[in-house]
Amino acid sequence: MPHNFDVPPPPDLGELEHSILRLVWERGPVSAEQCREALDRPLKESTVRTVLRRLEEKGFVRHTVKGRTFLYEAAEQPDRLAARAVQGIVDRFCEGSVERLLMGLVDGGVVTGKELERLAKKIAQTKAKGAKR
Amino acid sequence: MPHNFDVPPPPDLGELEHSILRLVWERGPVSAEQCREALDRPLKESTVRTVLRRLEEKGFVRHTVKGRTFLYEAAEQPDRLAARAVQGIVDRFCEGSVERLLMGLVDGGVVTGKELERLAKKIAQTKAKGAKR
DNA sequence: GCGCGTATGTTACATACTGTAGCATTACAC
DNA sequence: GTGTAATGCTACAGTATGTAACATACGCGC
Repeated sequence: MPHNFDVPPPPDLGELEHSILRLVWERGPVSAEQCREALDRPLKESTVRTVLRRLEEKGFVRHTVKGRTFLYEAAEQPDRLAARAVQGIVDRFCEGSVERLLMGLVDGGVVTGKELERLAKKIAQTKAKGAKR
Repeated sequence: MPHNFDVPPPPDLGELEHSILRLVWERGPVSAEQCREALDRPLKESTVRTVLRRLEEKGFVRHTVKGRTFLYEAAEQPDRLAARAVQGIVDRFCEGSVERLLMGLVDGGVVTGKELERLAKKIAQTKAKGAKR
């Protein structure tokens, strides 16, 4: 199957959206107010709520209600998101070839060849074991 | 060294920008007019030129002048771009850990553990050989 | 039961990026 | 020198994002 150039670019998050999404990942279920406190930037609570709502619309987080308060939590683990994003990159920049991607990573100095091999071996083993579960 | 959350999100390209960048990659030095012809969408030449100019501003392509005509070519190979993009993802979604990224890829079904191991081995060998050059 | 504080709902607005293109200008060919 | 074809400059609409105000609703304490 050939690669697909028509994948839509993964909707990228803005700076602030990212920061807040990270908070949700790190601190489990959080309220808007807790987010606001944890941020470095001095933002109004309504701002934080708007961003959380948008993140929910985009499917990155969901919320539950505790008392009157919305508690936000990740809808998807970061690793999954990363995988999807990388899939998009492979499709758009590497003609669908994971091999090209990996070579690029080595050429680009993101990992060394040896390290990549070591990690791959480790992961392959883990997954093989885990599969029995 | 801890990972860095403050990397700016890699400036994503729009749909059309992407299509045109691909053309530049595929067809070597091209003029705006050649691009326009190669595109499926019926666009005015000025549109194509605008996009090419923006791609150049963003550093994805550069141009040389032949006669009166601008010829655009890639400023960076796709693999390199992909590597940078992946580095950004690792920083932003995987706490800087390439291992987590790779695990995510396997969990997400982008590659199987076995395939990853095979590719990694192959690449490690290639790079080891290439290094002597 | 009623009000007060707090949480959410709704709406707005400025900025930036992207797609799309028109009009002005310039340079080479004949 | 005049026309043709290339570039330079500018514009504008739509959407995404950061930022926030104002309106409204809900539960707890008295």
